[in-house]
Amino acid sequence: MLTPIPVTELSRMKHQPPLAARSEQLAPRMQTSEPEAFLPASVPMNFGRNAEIYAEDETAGYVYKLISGVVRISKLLPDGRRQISAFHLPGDMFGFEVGDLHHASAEAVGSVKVVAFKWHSLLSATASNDFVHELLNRTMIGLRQTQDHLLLLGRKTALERLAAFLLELAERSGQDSQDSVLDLAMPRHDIADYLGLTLETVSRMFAELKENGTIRLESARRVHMINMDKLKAMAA
Amino acid sequence: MLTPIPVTELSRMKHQPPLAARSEQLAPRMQTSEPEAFLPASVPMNFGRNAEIYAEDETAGYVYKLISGVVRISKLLPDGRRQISAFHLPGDMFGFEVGDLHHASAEAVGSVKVVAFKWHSLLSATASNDFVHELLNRTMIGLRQTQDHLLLLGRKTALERLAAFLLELAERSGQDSQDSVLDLAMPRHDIADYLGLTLETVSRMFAELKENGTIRLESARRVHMINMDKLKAMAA
DNA sequence: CGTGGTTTTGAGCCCCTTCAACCACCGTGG
DNA sequence: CCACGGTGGTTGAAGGGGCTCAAAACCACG
Repeated sequence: MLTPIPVTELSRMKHQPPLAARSEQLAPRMQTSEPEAFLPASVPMNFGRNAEIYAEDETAGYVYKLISGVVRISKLLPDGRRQISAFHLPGDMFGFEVGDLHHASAEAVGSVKVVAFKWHSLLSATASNDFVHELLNRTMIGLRQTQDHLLLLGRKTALERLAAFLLELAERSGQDSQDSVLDLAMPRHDIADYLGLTLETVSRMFAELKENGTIRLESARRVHMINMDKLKAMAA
Repeated sequence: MLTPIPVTELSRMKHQPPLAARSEQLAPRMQTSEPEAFLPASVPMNFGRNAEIYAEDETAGYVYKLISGVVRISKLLPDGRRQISAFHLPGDMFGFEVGDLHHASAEAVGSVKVVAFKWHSLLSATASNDFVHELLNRTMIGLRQTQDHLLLLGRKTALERLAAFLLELAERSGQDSQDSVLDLAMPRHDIADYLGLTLETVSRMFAELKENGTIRLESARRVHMINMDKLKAMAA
């Protein structure tokens, strides 16, 4: 089991956001046989809302395992258009790259706790073959999810996209029963940039789902999934 | 950062003489003894135009290395809408999946030669660590390309998409000099399903690039790249 | 030459965007 | 206690980029 390591010099890295000062608590303990169980130096880190964990084209030195909160991975065009390629939930790993530069940026959607691992030590000659298999497996799962997202962006309508998004979140956060409640960590603008839409369209599609009777909005961020089967049918 | 693994024995394998499509016989003996050390059964196969190499949801038993021709990887929605997630060129490997089912289908765009490897034998306990690294590297490269494609599908205009597509093909087939000629293996409909457009829009964008003076169409499938820098500027 | 598949071009329309106004919520401070 | 500003969300009106439907042109191959 991983022993929580006190915040070290890494915590003074340039990306540590100012408001991380109030969150000096230790990372929660983990109860798994996951990769970090046999890995070298791990460093808990905290990030505040919208804090940058790493930037596109920045040198990639660390791999991150998300403990709590939500992280968005995004790319920007020169004129500011943004595409979010993934939202990461607790348990996900991110930040490993081919080559030595990050190919997209990672930002905290809300408050985020991660554990950072030195990347090159993970794949050193002494590293376990099991870990490479684990990493391959996670990468292949990520590739599969990204290919699904290609189909969504290339071929689905706005309503289908939002329905698929809500179902994806519900499934990933373990809420797949009827009438479950879904708490959205991210604002409409992030949802829009994930679904390849504008935030206004996202808002209108929420309204349409509401009128359809498939969801109920307790607040903008709190969604009741009333008719999961109908949602699935609408996700195409 | 994953250092690029030098091309392994797998990549050096000579392509076998053509056999009948979907041949069940074993490959002839290799000239070197290394390949069979960790690549037991390799089978050369040929496919004709639009032939299915494997289908979505089919049991995944083989990994394929493309020798010649172009392969498209695609997913279908129930109503027939199609998204092509990748075109594979000679040298590419495809067909490895997490889980035991193919998550997308693979079809030959034109005439195709591949070598098929039994999947399970590649990742067995006795399999070379180098091969797992190579596979991880290829998967991560594929993930990076797919994330780039998300940005294209989610945020780029039709003209930007076609410009980016032509540049991608030119780069991948090694034609990055000025006034190079690009032979498109795929019809407009495939380009459209790759770029998330209709074939009519693709045709119109070709016309627009022609009028821009960035390309010249010797025929519908043969593109002269006249102004590569302008193309790059247009790809956003 | 026909013939079928592919590509181009045209005309009208629609889904989503753009632009804009308004509202809801919330922590802060007078 | 309420005014205040700021962030985030909703709603409306109008426009446009790409789609749909349609037809013609092109092209390889019998």
